[in-house]
Amino acid sequence: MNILDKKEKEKIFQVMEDTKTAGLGGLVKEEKRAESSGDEDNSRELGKIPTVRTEMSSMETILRASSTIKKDQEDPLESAKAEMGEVREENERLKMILSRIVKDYQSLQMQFYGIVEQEEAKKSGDTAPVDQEIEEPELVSLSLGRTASEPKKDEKNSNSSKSKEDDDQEGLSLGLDCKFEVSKPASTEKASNPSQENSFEEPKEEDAGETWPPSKILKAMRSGDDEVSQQTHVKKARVSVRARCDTPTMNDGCQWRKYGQKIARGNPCPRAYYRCTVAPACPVRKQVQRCAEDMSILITTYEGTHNHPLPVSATAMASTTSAAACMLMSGSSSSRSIPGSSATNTTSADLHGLNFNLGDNTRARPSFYLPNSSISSATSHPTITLDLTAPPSSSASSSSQNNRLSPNFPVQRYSSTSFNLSSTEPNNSQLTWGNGYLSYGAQPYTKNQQLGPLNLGRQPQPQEHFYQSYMQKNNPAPSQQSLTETIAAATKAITSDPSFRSALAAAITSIVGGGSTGAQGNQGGCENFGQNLKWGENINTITSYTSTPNGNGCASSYLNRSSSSNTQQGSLMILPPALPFSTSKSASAFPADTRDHIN
DNA sequence: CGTGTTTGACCTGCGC
DNA sequence: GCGCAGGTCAAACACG
Repeated sequence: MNILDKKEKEKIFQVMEDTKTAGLGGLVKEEKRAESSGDEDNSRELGKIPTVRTEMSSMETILRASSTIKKDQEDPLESAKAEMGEVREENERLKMILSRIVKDYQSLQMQFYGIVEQEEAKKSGDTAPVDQEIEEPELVSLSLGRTASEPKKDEKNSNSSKSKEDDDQEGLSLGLDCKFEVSKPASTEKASNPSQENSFEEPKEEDAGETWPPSKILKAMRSGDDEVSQQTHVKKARVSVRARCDTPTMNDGCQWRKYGQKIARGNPCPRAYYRCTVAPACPVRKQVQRCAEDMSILITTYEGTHNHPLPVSATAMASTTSAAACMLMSGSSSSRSIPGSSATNTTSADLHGLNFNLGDNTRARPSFYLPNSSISSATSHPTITLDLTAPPSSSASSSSQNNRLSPNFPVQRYSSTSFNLSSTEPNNSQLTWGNGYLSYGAQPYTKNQQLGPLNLGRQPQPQEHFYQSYMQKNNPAPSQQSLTETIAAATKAITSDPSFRSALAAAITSIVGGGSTGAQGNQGGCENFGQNLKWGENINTITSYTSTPNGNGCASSYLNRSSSSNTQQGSLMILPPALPFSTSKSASAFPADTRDHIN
């Protein structure tokens, strides 16, 4: 990536940040600020901000006209009625205007992504030189799980000179890995694996034990390298996603092949084992099982790290799961968080009807439960659960639960960490993942063009918008987009949690330690992860981020960013979900389950 | 015929 | 060491 591209990206980031505000007032404010602070360069370059300004001006005009009309009314009742009508009309106009703004914002994001894509294409055309690792983090790829091999300080030091550049580039990355491992020297890996356009991560995994090798391979590995195999058994982060789904599996964007099925103890529903088939050697696997208590809840557990670029439609899930895995492993490597103890501030978000209540003592809050020793020992798989369901009995108020937030889910069996993204409105939580058809109910798919009336809770979510925009382009399936929104929201919710931030900070500091600059494709772990979150955070902080001298800056910068983001959340307003999720299918239809039960 | 699924057998780790 | 449970393999089968 040349310097010009970097600058261009930073400018785009800045413009997007200017566009991204919490409300119309904020938009106007941002507009004025931009006019007075020389952001004209950005707008001139992108040709988008002027449109926003024009629309802002029109909004102000509308508001002034409205106030004038109000004064002219004499009859109080008539005046009130007329006022209401005017307000409604204004509201509609403002919605339209804001939707256009959002549209422009998405267009900006698309522009930005186009730049990134072009660069990626350039890089992919190259024959993977040694320095490529530095660039690879920009690839859109999924890395679930993480490796926990100890950081190699030598490498950290040797790569520290590149860290600044890496940070910058990774800041633009959509890499979704969540590894803490410090990469091995690029020369050794690349030398042994010269042809790795899509499998650049595999050797690293093998070395670090992140892979999930078949038993045969594992045997071979054992014969060759006991240390590696031992690590393989010890560290396998899993991310379990709970979602209401009336189809056999969630459509998470990846291609899976079923390779086994078992009836797990304590659950009459069989557990299906899937293997990622996007790439032949991809070690990522997932387990799909219905919740015993609530058959409508599908529990999908992801494990492993993709060693190939992912379809964009899969990146949302990947980011969420990797975020969760990152949180989990960071916590397990540092200290156990105490449920609810870290809820020092309140973070609430209402994304398309999916409420995220973070750290709210009075409502459902995400509680991060790091591996219970008994659980971990039983499974050797520290697991985090993302609960995207809303129990019918409004479990959101069950803040007294220690092990989980969803009373219907036996988290103890599957996970030691539970994260609830439950909606407070059951209807909104009826996420239909299966087959990828997630219905907006009465809301058309094009609703995303009317994000104006949507209350995104926090600032407008660039991450969601990005996903939306890009997926509209590349994957017009509404299901994927909806899924992506949800997952992106989940990622944001996860990363907004103070527990997560603290755990992540500790992990990044202690494990990544600023030395994970090998930038081996998806390497960099939480480093990449934190950077990925820039999409959902204040993008303009990339400046401070890129200025960090080493990988530590990643954590600190990201966390600072998150903190500032949280402070902004104090002004959040929670509106009724403007875009509730609803199932388009009967929740009672489980043909596939019936089939499964035969087993 | 190729691809994906099913399913019984097998392997492995863990607790007793 | 034994049994149990989770996880995986691979032949058989189904499907387009």
